[in-house]
Amino acid sequence: MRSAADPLIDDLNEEQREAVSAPAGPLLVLAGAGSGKTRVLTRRLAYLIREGADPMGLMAITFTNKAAREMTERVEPLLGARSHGMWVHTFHSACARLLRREITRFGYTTRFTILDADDQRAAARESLRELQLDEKRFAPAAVVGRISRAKQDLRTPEQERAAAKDPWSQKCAAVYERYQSKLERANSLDFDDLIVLGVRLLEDPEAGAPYREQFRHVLVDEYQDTNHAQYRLVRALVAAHRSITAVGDEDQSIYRFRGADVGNILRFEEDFPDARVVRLERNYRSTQAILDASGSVIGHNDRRYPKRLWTDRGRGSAVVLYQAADAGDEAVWVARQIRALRPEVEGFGDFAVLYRTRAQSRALEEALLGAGIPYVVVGDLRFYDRKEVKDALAYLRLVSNPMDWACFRRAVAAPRRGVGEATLAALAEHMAQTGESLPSALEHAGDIPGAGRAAAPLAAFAKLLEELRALAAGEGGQPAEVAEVVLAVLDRSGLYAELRAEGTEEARTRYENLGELVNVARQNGPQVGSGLEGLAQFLEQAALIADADQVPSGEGAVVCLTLHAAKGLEFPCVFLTGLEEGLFPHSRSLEDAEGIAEERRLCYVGMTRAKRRLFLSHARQRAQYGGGAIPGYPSRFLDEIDPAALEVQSSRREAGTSGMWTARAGRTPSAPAQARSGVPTRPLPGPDAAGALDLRAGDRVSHHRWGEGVVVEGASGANGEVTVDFPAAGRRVLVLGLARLQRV
DNA sequence: TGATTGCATATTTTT
DNA sequence: TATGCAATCA
Repeated sequence: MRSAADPLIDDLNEEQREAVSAPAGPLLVLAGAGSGKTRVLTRRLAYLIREGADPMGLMAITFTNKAAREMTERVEPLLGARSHGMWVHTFHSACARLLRREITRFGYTTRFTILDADDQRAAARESLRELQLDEKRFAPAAVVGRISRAKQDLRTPEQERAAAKDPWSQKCAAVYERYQSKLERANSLDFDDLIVLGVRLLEDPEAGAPYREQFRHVLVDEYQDTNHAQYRLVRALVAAHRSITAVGDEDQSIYRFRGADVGNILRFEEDFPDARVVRLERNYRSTQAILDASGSVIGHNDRRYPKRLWTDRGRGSAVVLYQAADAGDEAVWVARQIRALRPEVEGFGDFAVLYRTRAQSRALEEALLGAGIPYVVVGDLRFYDRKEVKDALAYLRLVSNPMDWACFRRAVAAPRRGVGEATLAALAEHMAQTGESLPSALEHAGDIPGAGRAAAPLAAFAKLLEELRALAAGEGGQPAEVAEVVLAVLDRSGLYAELRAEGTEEARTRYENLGELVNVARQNGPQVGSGLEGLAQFLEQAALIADADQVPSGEGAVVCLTLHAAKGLEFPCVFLTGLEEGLFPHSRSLEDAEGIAEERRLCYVGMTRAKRRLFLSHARQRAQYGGGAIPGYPSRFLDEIDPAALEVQSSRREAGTSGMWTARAGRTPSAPAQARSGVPTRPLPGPDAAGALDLRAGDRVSHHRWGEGVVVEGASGANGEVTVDFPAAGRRVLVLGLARLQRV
């Protein structure tokens, strides 16, 4: 069948070929880090089309817009115009696209808006207030997380209520209910709703049928990161033709907190018993030294397909471990290394500095700035998250979707126009009582009790909105380009005028940001079209942009980013910082074994971003919020690397003497000797350390954080729970397999 | 109604 | 440290 010279296949290795040219049907590609995953995915798309598949019948799903764009761009040169018509989307944008056509059956209009994280929190906060729940006890962010989790598991408010056992959960279910009806009334969806409704559509016997029929082949990237709702979506999509290519790596599943279930990829062969499985273990990215180090870390996880990555690129330089005095020292060291290595690479863009939490970026920024090294921080403040941009977008969203209460609130107060809290409350109350819609209520705001005083400004505002809407819709003329509408909003809302009047440097920047928004609209104009449809399209794009989509490339600047944002990227030189217990693995994930397994995968992801040089670092002391310093103990992940493979460097400086990070006198706790002297070898016993897995009452043990203590209640086995009295920390219950207790 | 001030509080990761 | 929120005043 295959011709002698086949450009889609010839330059691939044997496993890659097998994956690309597998016949239609269920296929699982276990693609190790750096094994040419994207290449396989794009070639397979091209291959299927070449073998006769209709592009309209191909659906490729990724997690980021960037990945989707990359895929489209890489298929194009292989096939030219023949590739047009494929559906290459993120989960969210694919659903949004389907819903723009079908959402009316769920009671929304086609110009629904998509809420961002802030809007979600605001809606949750309002719901909490209405239910008179204390925001201290019910943090809006936590409640949103809870709601989000329910939706990811496809649970409705009613189901959530029925399943709630404790009072807290019951209250959350009530908030969920209210939150949901609030969104529905505002004709808006949150991120999770996009997927939830996508599933409802595709699983519907009638409404879903045409789509189940249309998509003859479905390709899913990063399958290990799918949550339950996404899994169901995929299952529904492939229900008719059963041709699915799932590509992923269970070792790189890092979105459990977002509902991702590694089980989805691990169960693939149960779901599709006739599945073909291809393993890509040849690595084209890193040196053997880097693969060995990362491989031995991830080897400490179970629940994985055993595999061993290999390369023929040679050993390369040893992985370097730096033991810093504190965060400042660590950052300065990173900057120095970058300076020293600069001649060996093409530009500063060849360096990446990774960290677990965003807060860590500050010290690094200071050091890079001080060293005169250009850098960018990924996800620092998204363009679309800037206040002035959000204000402008609020107007646009309101023009597109007049029922969007959250946007109304925002827009009506930017700039201030004499409509305050009291008026808004009266308006909300009126709408809740009468069930009247927002646009309708605005028409006769003067009659609403409590809102009378603001009648004039409200009427003026309603008139402004109506004018903007008429302009966009092109009533009496041509439908307006999106950029035109944006400009009109900036001019007529007073946003431009307000900033111009202010005259400060900051106002100028904001003014320029708004100008940039016009530019973006102008650039995207051809893609999104004009009129109200084009506007809705434009807003959807803006809402679904993610941090990871904005990683700058080839700009000659060091890239600073979280480990999560680094997934899917590669750099010649990588610094992985803050390898300390409690920070990485993070304390919030220490409670259960699966949490730690996920942190370990995150560590693996970070290490495998490196092509040639990998630098690890930890600090003996790290400043917490607001000044105080706490001792930092080397991460257990460092123990999991063969010490002989590490080149250890240690700061001789005492902790807390580096510039701004100076610790307050007397606050410096005395760390145990091993933490002071560093960790060339294993300073702490691993989870399997002999003797510490079987403890009885009366045994004396030592804990890395709380020092010595006496066992009150014994236990044995890795899952055993012991109760220990620590003079320093009181009585604690610890899981033997996790606590790394040492017998004294 | 809207701006200012002072205090409390938080920090994991994000489509 | 930096941000956001609530109380307070103009």
